[in-house]
Amino acid sequence: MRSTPTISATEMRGINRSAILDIIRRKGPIARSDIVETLQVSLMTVIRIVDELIAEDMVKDSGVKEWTGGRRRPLLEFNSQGHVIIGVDLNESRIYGAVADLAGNIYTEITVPHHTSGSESYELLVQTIDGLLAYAKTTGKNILGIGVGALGITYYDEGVVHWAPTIEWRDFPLKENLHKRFNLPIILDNDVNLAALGETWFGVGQNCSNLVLVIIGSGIGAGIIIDGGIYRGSHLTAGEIGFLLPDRTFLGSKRDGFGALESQASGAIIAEKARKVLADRGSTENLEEISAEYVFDAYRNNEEWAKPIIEDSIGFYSQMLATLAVCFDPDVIILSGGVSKSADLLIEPILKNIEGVIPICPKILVSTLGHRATIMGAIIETLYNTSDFYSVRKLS
Amino acid sequence: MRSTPTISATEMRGINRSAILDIIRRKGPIARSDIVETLQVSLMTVIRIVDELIAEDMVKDSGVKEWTGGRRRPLLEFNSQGHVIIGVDLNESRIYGAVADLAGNIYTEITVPHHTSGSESYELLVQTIDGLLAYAKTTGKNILGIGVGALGITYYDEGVVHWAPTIEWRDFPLKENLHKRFNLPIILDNDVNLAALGETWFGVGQNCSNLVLVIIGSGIGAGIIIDGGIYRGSHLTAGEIGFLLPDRTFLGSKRDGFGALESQASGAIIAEKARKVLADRGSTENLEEISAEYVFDAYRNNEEWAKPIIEDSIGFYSQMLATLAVCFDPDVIILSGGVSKSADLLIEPILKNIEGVIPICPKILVSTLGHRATIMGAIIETLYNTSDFYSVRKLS
DNA sequence: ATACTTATTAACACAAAGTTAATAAGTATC
DNA sequence: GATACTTATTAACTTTGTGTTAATAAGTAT
Repeated sequence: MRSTPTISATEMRGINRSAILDIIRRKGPIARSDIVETLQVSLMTVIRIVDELIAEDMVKDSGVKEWTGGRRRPLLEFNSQGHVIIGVDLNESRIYGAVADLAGNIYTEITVPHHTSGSESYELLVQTIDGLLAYAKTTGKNILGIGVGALGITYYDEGVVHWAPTIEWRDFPLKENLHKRFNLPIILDNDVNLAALGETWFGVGQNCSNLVLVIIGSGIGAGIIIDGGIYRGSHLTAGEIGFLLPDRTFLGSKRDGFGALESQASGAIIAEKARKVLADRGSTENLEEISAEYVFDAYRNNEEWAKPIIEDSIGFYSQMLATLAVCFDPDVIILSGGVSKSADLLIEPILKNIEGVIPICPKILVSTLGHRATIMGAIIETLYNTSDFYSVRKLS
Repeated sequence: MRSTPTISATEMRGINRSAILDIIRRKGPIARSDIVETLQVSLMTVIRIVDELIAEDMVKDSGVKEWTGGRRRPLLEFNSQGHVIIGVDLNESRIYGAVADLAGNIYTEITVPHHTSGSESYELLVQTIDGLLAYAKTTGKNILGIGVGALGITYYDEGVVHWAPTIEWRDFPLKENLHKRFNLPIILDNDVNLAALGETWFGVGQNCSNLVLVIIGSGIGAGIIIDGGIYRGSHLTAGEIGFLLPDRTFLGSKRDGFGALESQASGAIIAEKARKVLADRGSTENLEEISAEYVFDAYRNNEEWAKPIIEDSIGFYSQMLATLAVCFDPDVIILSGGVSKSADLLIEPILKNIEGVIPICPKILVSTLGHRATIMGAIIETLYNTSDFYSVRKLS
């Protein structure tokens, strides 16, 4: 077990600095004396640290002043527009990249289809970043860093993509390579983890300490936030819920790549099931183009053939969410990924299925950030990476 | 989301103090200069804090000196025998209490059968503590506090047993009552949580940051340790894995009290299934006395009737452990409770069932502390409660 | 203009960590 | 047994950072 570190006066200041910056970012515009009350810290400390943050361009005077009976107090705010980051979400089917500021405003975005693998994928990634970087420079703002959310198993701290079967990367030192190429701070993490962090800061998970973000798309995965931070597990595989077992018949049968649950209920499987059913019925449609969304639409229109497919899936999702609720007891479970577009058809029946069956039913919400969530998470991680942030907990 | 607090020099000292005490407890006997290297802190700070800890009787000179080429260095050790705590595990069938020191040595223990409820249960608890306290006083050691691990849902911070159906307690302010009665620091927590913490410090989970302790007895529950601390979830129900759903047929059927999984595979259910089978076969045995252990023994002796019952249970347990592994990716999963006595029959088939089916298979170990685990956890929590302990994490 | 309230600044006190040089307590060697 | 060498401990002082208090500044209401 890792031991808690000792700290010196300098780290003490780092801790206080990050606490104050955090408050300004979340509660701003806010007055200095308001921070004093919120954080139980002396005014001088707030003033000194705020001065430093202003000098570093992380905080600025909002221009607005507030009156509470005496001299007016200027309100401070997080200087979210003073810096930009480049965020990239690397997927098996596309590369989505954006230039965003620290408030999550997106200045430009690109989506590039991605059907290659190996070094070609890397080249495509570099080209995408090149483009974004060129744009970022035109804004004249300070470029804080590049954050990449990658598919597969990523070794976050080493900056290595350990194993991404779909693009055939194995132990690829992405962080090092990108750093050499662009000479900017790089962060690399799993796409689902970043998305969960993104929702915590900018999406429907704001003000939640514990949440789970479930992505149902071509596969099924979850990003887990505990106490406001990404929980990765001891071997960085926490949240690989595509591998949950829907029942005991799945025991003992080894599978490579895909997990048991995602082999039954992913978006890709829903589409595949539909193709089979429609082919059996001699449909004349262009079966290749059928997607999960198409099946949900059919269900919405009461087409009989879609009913068993969707109802089956709802069963799998109900069980999956019950599992997550029982294990993590989060404030909220967020649905994301392609299938969540049809959440209107899912949430009510799921709740009906699990209410009363488990002790506490968390809120189930739909992602508001969608595919941008990963980029939003990259913003936060880049911020953590750029200046020091601490979390202090009194044990009990 | 709770914000990280600001700290002053006093808290800085508290943080460093707890880091140093922690190292001495875990690595002791240890020399001052060794602490300097382990913790990256200056020698003077170590000397000053150690002096304070010695004055407080938390640390003592071991008497042993070490020679590394110059003046000999005295080795320090945690003064685990200078204080005792009273730990009690309140169960639906018994009250188990012990007087133990901070190293986990048990000086005396009592087990009291417990078949009452309501205020009688409370009286029995008070009597048990009375007895332990009398003994504790005879040791002449400092009594640090009383730690109670209670069944049901407990509001740890308020010290209230929210809902314990088997003994009919609802929102019972146990901590307050005990404090009034005994005038000692009281800690109250869920029995499973404390057991998990106990295994982390004194049992097979030593040096694990993330672990799950599963208790299979009259019910099924789990205690979750994340980053060395108890994870309770947002509504204090994390780890209530007795409510996991073995398959989708359990959806939609409300249950009160017992969960779906524990209604299929708890120790009590194993015994009940056996009673039924044996009654059907016209057995002359005293069916009332049959326990899960009896069924496992029969299985070990190749008695045919026991086979389907045990094999079924193994299936449920395999699925449950796979779920925990996928969700939490812990260093280790620890089996505890009555059924774990038969772990020799369980672990291998379980591993066979889940290896290759999930991405990473954690170690599965059997509790070494057994029913004492809860008391051991109470030691640590009492320690946390008595002097301040902090955990500092640099975010990334 | 005056009184009142609140914000800001400056000077100083306090807490705790870090540094450096002097001193102490050993062992090994001659 | 004296001397050299190594490491531990102590004491004095420096540095970093927070906390407090009194003086000053900037407003509004009367």
